[in-house]
Amino acid sequence: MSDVSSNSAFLQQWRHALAPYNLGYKVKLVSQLMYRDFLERLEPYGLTPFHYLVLCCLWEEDGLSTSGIADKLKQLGATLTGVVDRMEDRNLVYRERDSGDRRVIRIWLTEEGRKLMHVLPAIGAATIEKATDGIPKAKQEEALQLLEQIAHNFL
Amino acid sequence: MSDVSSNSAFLQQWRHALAPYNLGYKVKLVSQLMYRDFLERLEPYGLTPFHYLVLCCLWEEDGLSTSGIADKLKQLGATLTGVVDRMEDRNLVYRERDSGDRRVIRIWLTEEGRKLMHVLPAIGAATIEKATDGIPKAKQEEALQLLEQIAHNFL
DNA sequence: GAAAATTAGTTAATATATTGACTATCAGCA
DNA sequence: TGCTGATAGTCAATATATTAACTAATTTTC
Repeated sequence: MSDVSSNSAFLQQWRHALAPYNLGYKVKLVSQLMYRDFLERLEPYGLTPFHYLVLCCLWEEDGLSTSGIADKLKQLGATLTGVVDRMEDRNLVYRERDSGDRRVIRIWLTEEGRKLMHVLPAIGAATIEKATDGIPKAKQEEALQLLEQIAHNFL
Repeated sequence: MSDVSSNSAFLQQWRHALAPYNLGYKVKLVSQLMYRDFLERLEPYGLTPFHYLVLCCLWEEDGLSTSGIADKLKQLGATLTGVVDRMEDRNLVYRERDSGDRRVIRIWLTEEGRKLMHVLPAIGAATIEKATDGIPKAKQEEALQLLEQIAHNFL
């Protein structure tokens, strides 16, 4: 048996773990494709998908701490620092130190950040619609539950 | 009706598009969690998940061009430049200009890069096992097909 | 009630990613 | 044959992400 064909046979055993066939790669790719699509739709507003994630948190509960947002989105605090910096520059939010516990910094929506609540969700929905085009609602629901379970397996 | 409760009602309509409930965020999160887990497992080898993706491509077909790898992984050429730079530093691959078409650069495995074929797939499989723990094989298969279809909707 | 351990947040270094500009090379065609 | 347009790859600027080190403030513990 030649080197090439024995390699093929060997690799074939591991197909489920090899890119571009494996779960990890496919999830990464879908994540990236949805990111690109959403980023393009947000371009006219000068926003990024991450800004949207933070805004969603604050629309639901304004004045969250940095680590409160990090917990909600399962992101690291160090990542939030930069994102919130740019959101402040963009005048979407402002920081205020908590008077009760001066280690804590609370993030508050500006008027502009609050108003976007009436615009951005429809744009996010457009990306989701494009992603799920042709997929029955029941399957979509299953997919969400599976993703939830996978995330749970790591947390 | 108070501002807060009318906001809640408004946002409730868009729940499927809002983080952390929406598809885009959940996919991003799972991608990130699998990345973190795999990165940690690769740490003893001084490799990253992206190195693994490129190695998978080359194990299957050595001497691919930069854009050949980019196509296979749906990545942009500009991203590959940096990744291949670091893989060269790490002595996993080397670049060689194609003699037929001197615009093309081919990427070849080093001996070390080739040998990792016998080690890394099992490590990738471990991350996938952790991710899919408690999920029946049939469901896993469905998930892969759904991800495939979503990716297809963007390509 | 003061030293020790924790917690919140930032900073620095490194590795993806994306866009747009740039160089070198090649292909088509008049 | 030489001009035009397309292609392969890199580079620079910016925005995620991760780890580790650091500051400041709070809690725990004895």
